[in-house]
Amino acid sequence: MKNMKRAAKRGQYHHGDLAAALVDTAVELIAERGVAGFSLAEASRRLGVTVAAPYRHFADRDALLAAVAAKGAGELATAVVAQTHGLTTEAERLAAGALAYVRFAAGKPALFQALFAAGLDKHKRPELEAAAAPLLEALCQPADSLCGGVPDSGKDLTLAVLATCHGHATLLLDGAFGPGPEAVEDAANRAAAATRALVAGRDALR
Amino acid sequence: MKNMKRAAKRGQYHHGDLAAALVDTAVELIAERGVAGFSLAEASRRLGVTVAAPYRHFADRDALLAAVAAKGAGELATAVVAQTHGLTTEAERLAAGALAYVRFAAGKPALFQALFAAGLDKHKRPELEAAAAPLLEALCQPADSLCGGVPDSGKDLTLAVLATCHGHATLLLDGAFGPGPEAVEDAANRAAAATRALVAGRDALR
DNA sequence: GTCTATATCCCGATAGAC
DNA sequence: GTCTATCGGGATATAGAC
Repeated sequence: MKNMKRAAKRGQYHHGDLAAALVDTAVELIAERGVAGFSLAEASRRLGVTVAAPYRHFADRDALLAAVAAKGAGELATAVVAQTHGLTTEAERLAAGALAYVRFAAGKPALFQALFAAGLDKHKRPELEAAAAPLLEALCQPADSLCGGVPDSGKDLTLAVLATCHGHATLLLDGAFGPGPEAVEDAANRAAAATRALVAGRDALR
Repeated sequence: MKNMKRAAKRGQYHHGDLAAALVDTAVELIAERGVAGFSLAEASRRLGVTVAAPYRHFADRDALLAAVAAKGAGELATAVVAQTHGLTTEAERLAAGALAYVRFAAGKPALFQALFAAGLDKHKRPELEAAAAPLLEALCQPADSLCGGVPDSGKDLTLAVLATCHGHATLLLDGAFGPGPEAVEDAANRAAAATRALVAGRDALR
């Protein structure tokens, strides 16, 4: 009775698609308090639902977290792929991917953190690897093209670019590039530039 | 009376240097359960001390966490600096620093995670920036040397190398390079190789 | 500087009714 | 598919004694 108000305010998820609603609410919550501060109980409260209800849709807290992470992996891959379209050189496609990667981390930190900072056993959640596969592929294709003959060198370049993007993204979220939207573009541009440098100096990879 | 056993087993920190003991125990705990799973209560229990005792030495949970992070920053800087000594070329000094960075993250994950994955406001903890300064300097010096004339390009290279190291380190801790010590050396070598590539292609930075 | 004791709050998860 | 009710556990933090 008392929590009916909240449910009404927030849009009556009762008997709707609670699973999806929980994912959305989890994203909100993580954005506000970080992954560690997220709880099933609080998410339930926000949706005007009992703490028992989520267990009909997710085995436990980590399962919901994994669903958020999978959504993040999909959206990140989509964002990167979208940016790499319509560019002429392979190097520029990689650089554009780097830009998109860092911007995504800054724009949807909750999804990014669920994917990377939630401490989920990715080995035990093959869905996540599957959701992340398109991202790998989007970077792998230009890299392979650039590295033509040499075996494995496409993979080496892909991994180097990915790690560089990831480093810029995580340092950015950690505040190492300073505050504000200006820091986001700075970090993104640096990641893109570093990607170009990796491409230019790729003979030194392995 | 019941917890006297544990205190005896673990070495009677009573009336010793509790502050330092708390830092050590926090490191143990974080190594076992991750940053999120760390609590003042559990640390107190392990030391055979009341939950109230730590508050004589640290304002709250985050203050102890910050002390661990500061220790991590210091040790990381030391490890990187140590590796860069005695090498002839500037490029190799940077590459060796990258090696050390990734190995540190893998070898002392608790310290590394306290420093980067604890969600501490580094802006509000200037001690941390101070503790990390030697690290920046260790990378900056060879980078400046390499980039000679061009203004700011030393800093650009330093940041690119740092982000690349960080990306490899965090992906490694996330399991992206697979399990085991073999993965550690793989990631470390890749970070070093990427650093050499960044140096080789540094004209593309900015 | 540490302990006793306690207040206060939150969480995950489950059983059983509807 | 959701609710009621509850068990069992753990956390932070403080007040006051010694």
